[in-house]
Formats: sequence, C-alpha cells, structure tokens
Amino acid sequence: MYFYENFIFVTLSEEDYIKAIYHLGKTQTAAVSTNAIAKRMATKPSSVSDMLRKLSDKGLVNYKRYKGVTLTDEGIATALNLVRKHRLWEVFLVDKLEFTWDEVHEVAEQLEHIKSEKLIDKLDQHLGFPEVDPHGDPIPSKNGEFKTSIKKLLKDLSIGTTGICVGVKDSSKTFLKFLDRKKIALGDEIKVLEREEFDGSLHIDIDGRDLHISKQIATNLYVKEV
Amino acid sequence: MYFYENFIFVTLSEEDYIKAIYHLGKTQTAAVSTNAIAKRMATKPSSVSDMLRKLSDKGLVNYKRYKGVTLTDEGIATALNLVRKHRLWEVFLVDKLEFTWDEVHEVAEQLEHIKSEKLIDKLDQHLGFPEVDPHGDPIPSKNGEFKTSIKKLLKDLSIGTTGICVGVKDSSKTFLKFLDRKKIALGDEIKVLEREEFDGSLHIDIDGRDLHISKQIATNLYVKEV
DNA sequence: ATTTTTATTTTGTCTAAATAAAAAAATGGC
DNA sequence: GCCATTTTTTTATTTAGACAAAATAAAAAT
Repeated sequence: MYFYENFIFVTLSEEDYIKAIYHLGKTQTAAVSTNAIAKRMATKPSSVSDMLRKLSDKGLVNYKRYKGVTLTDEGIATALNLVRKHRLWEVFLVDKLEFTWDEVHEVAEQLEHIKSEKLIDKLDQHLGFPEVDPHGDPIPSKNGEFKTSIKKLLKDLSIGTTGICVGVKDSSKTFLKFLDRKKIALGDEIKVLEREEFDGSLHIDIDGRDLHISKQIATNLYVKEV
Repeated sequence: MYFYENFIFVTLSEEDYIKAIYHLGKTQTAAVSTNAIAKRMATKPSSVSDMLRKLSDKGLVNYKRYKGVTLTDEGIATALNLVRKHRLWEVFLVDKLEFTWDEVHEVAEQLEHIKSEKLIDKLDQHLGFPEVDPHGDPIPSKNGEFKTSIKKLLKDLSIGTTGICVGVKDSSKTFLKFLDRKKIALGDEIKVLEREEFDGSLHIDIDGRDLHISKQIATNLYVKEV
C-alpha cells in the first residue's frame, strides 16, 4: 500500500449515491433502506444494491445485506464536501450571477462534481465565506463543521423579529400562485408584528406593507432570521 | 421527428473528441487523421475509429473510412461553444478567483462541460463580455463569431508598442526557470524600446526595469498588444 | 507489378452503471 | 410459528466507452 495514495477516487455516480444516503439519513436514526434510495434517485432497487456493494468495498458505507446502509466517517466527509460545494455554488449563482433561488439547484447539481480543492477555497473566499446558502441552509466548513440551520418556519419567529424569506415548505403550484398574488417573494424582509391567539394568524410587515396571513401560510414559509 | 427535439445530446467524451478534432483541424486544411486524434487524446486509434462512427451517426462529423474526419456545421457549432465556455471560465478563474495563467487549464477543462446556457450568458455578463482569455486567445461570441487572435510573439511587436505577457511558446522547465530569474512573469507589461539589427535582440522596458533579451527569448514569449 | 510498411478499422473483451426477472430474506398478521 | 406480502439481492442482459489483437486499406519502396 502506497501511503500517499490514501485518498479514494469517487466517481460521479458514486457521489450522487453518497449524497442521497446522506440526505435520507439526516431525517432518521435508522439505517437507510435500498428502496428509499432507489425512490429518491429515480432508479431501481437492484441498481442500488449493486452500488452499495461497491461503496462498501471502497469503505464509504457500512452495509449489511437486507439491513440498510449508513455512511462511514469517510463517507460522511465525502458527503459534507459535496454539500459544501453545492451550497457555495448556489451562493455564487445568486450573489454574483443574479440567478433566483429556484433556478440554482439544477446547475449547482452539476457544479458540485467539479474536482479542485483550490477552486472551492478560492470561491469561498470570493464569496466572503458565507455561512448559509440562498435557501438559508448552512454551508459546512472545509473540515466538515456545521452551523445548525438558521432557517425557521415563519410561524416560529417571535414577535418583533425580522426574517428574510428563503424558501417554501409546500411547493405546490397553488401555494406559489398564492404567494405571487400576495406579492410575497424570495428575499423579502418580513417583520412579525403581532400574532392572533385564537387562530395563530400573523400580522406582518413585508417591505413596508402590512399584511395579515393565516397560520397555514406561516407554516409553509421558511425564513432566515437576521 | 419532433421539431422541438432538434438538439442532439452530446456526451462528455463526445465533447472531448469534438474539441480535439476542432483544434487539430485549425492548423491544417486536410481532414484530421485517426492517429492524430488518438495521440492528442492519449487514447488508442481503435477507440477513435469507434467514436468517429458514432459522431458521424449523430451528424457532428464528416467521416470517410481511412480518409480522416472533418466537423460538420453542427460539429463546428458544438466545438465553438465548448471553446467559448472554456475560455470564459478561464477568465473567471483568473479575474475573480486569483488563479494564475498556468493553473486554469485543468479546472476549465472540467467546467466547460457544465450544461446551462443561462449560466454562460450570465457569466459572460458578470465578466464584462471579455474578448480574450488570460492567454490572449479570443473568445467566440454566443453565435460563434470570433475576433482574430490578438496574441503575438514578442519579437513581432514594433518598436514603441506595449504588450502584456500572456504566454510562452516554449514551456520547457529551463525556459520557465530563466524567465523566473529574469523576473518576467505573466501579466507583466512589456514595452519594446529598441531592436538590435545584427542579432535581433531587444531592449525592453518591463514594469519600469530596463532589460536586454535575445531574439530567442523574444521568439518564445507571447504578448497581447494593448 | 509486387512487396513492405504504415495507418486504420474490425472483432472480441473488459469495466462501470443500469435494468428486468427470478430468488431469497425479512416482516406483519393471524 | 406459519403464511402472504414486501423488500432486497442475485443473475443475466444491455449500453457507453475503452483496449488489444487481428484484419484490411493505402502509401511507399523495390
């Protein structure tokens, strides 16, 4: 074994699997199932089984047949690096190239696979070492450290505080249309003025306008506290 | 045939072949040979034959067995788009991320494959619609138009004119070491003061310093006239 | 005109990744 | 504890791309 060869080459599609396992694993304590991965990646369970064996051989996942899969430390590091790259590119697209929040994902999905440590370090610096992406999700540091998410539901903001609208929980057409009519858009500054006790509805100030919105709305809007 | 499906999906390695054919074709009038492509791409002639047949099926090249290959209009458009993307990314890396001229190629080689028209348009705008890359090579416009190269050899500059050092013709270690000792670097502004008739050597002003360099040196340094 | 050399293509294998169909293991209900 | 169902794995194929060895075409030399 050549000691200077202690890094593993990870292919593009292996990276995609690692990311899927990482994101599925976040919301649960148990190991991630083959079917769940297949569904998320729009592929077949048989393909997933195959890949899990390979990833296991490379030491990126802990895999017990029929028992689901978890990431090893190596796998977690790989995943965090991908998340870091994805989110930094998203910041770049929005801050520097004037993309809107909803256009960035597909492109960032490609850019995150570019392999160059220097590129990412320089990009990070160029962007002013941002801590969150345009959706309010935290950007892991180079060594994999994380701020806990500062993204909250609007309904959880306390009275008097201000947040910037960074995303939606319900991304259905009807909801987006509704937001459009109410002229609520990504990036808007929202200050919570008052909460009605009996129905949980909120009085808010949004870019100078006063608005009264139902609890349901406030439950489906993500904001980033400022 | 669905008329809205008039674009061909080109895979990553197809793109690499197209680029190789394009660059080899520039320097010659005849069709490009299989072996030449193989040598440039560090692959085997058999692999090239295989790929040429595929590219021909897709209408990207004109291919006659044993007779070499040329790009179709479609192929040229594809190549120019790749060159455009490659060079724009190089400008980005140098202007925005402080890469040096010699570090950009490998990364740009990856970035050029990112598929998003909007991304490139926005990047172009962000960079101020540059006409040349950091090596002084021209950047094709969106519809494939080209300024002729404004890159020259230092020896071809006329007396009194100024150029910015953008590259080397001879990239041997000895030459690069020599430049280093003489403190001649990429980006330096060089003004030609005088040319000695009998040996073609040049007196130059480089960032305020006076220097006397041989014809051989002047023949291996590229400058971009200002 | 024939032979030799060189360039190119064909053929058969190989690997990575995907799929469908078949087999095996796990699980929930009784 | 056993059966039916669901989940997962295995096996056999497929496709894109690459390569080595063998075959063939073109060019050069005799």
